[in-house]
Amino acid sequence: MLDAAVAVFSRRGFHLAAMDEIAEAAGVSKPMIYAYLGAKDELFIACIRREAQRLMDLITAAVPAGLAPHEQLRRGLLAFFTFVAEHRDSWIVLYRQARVQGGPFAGEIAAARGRIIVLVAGLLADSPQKERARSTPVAHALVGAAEGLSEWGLDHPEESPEALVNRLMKIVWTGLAPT
Amino acid sequence: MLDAAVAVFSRRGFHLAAMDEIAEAAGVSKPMIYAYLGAKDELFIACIRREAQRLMDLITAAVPAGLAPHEQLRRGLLAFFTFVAEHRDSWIVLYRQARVQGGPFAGEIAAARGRIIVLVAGLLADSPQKERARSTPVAHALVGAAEGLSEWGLDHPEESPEALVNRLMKIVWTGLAPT
DNA sequence: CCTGTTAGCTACTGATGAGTAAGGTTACGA
DNA sequence: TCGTAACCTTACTCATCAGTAGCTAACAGG
Repeated sequence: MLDAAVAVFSRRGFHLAAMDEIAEAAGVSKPMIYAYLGAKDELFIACIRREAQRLMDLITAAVPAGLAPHEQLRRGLLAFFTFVAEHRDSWIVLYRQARVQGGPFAGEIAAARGRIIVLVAGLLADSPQKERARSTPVAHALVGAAEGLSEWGLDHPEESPEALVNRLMKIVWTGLAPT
Repeated sequence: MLDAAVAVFSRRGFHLAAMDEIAEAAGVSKPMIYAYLGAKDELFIACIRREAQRLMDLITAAVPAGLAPHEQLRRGLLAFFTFVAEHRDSWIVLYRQARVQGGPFAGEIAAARGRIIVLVAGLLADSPQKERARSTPVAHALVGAAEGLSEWGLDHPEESPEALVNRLMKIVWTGLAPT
């Protein structure tokens, strides 16, 4: 049922997604959605929460403490790109649909993204040359780069998550400067 | 008049922006908007077109041919961060509001973003070690990183565009690896 | 076989907002 | 002073959903 909602929200966006359409996609009737999951806002927030949590859990699990910074980074990115590849709809809802301002969800999605940023900033702070506060803007850039590259990845399904990780590691770890 | 529309779209998003509110913000009445700029869709597209073109022009002008790649990159980024700082509303419309899928604007904004990506990819291709095709995913990551960092910059107005450029150049040009 | 209860559906209501029709007002020429 | 034309506004219509009321069916227990 939530899956159907995510699929429809992904295709249409929040405002253009009609509750009737979600109900139909889920194979039930509209009042059922209201009975089980509440109003449209709550439904959308429930979708965001679940998908964001899923992504967060995957990344957290992929990054055990004690590894070298660049190895942690690599594994976290791999978890991220894998998520995007396997849950296209979820990703589109989180990245493109939920960020619109003015709704009651702006806060929700900002918080979810914020948690990821904090996680990444924490990772980078373990890296010897950076403290946590200094690493926050770096985390923003890094997360943005991953998002941007995943956007390209959506149009290139033949590119494996591993390959995407390699590309991104090359850029942000090694740098683009000619050697 | 377009300025008022951009301000309202930025605050509310496309669907929650009422034509009445835009009219009021512009200091005219609703039918005037329709007379001069057409329906809501066309109005929004007009906003996107103008702001995207503005950004594109700024970046293009900031990147003269013949400079060293990293200098071109630096100047392009500076133009970008300056735009975001000076035209907050425009940027929010382009980045957060227009990307929602399903509307008639998805194509418009994707095209605008695509042009920037092509421009950046072209820049990178001038860089000795990369060809144009290979540089497209890099351009995606780079543009994403700039977007992500500008997001952080919106919450830190004390950070100058120059400072943002320095941060980003450090990451993508030098790389994060400990030296 | 009858009755109460759960579960779900069809069909409605009400609000919101895009787009417009018809009426007012000012400026200006005769 | 009157006519008229450009311009702008108020006040409406109509469509689209979010959310709900009330009906129907199935089924369990007696």
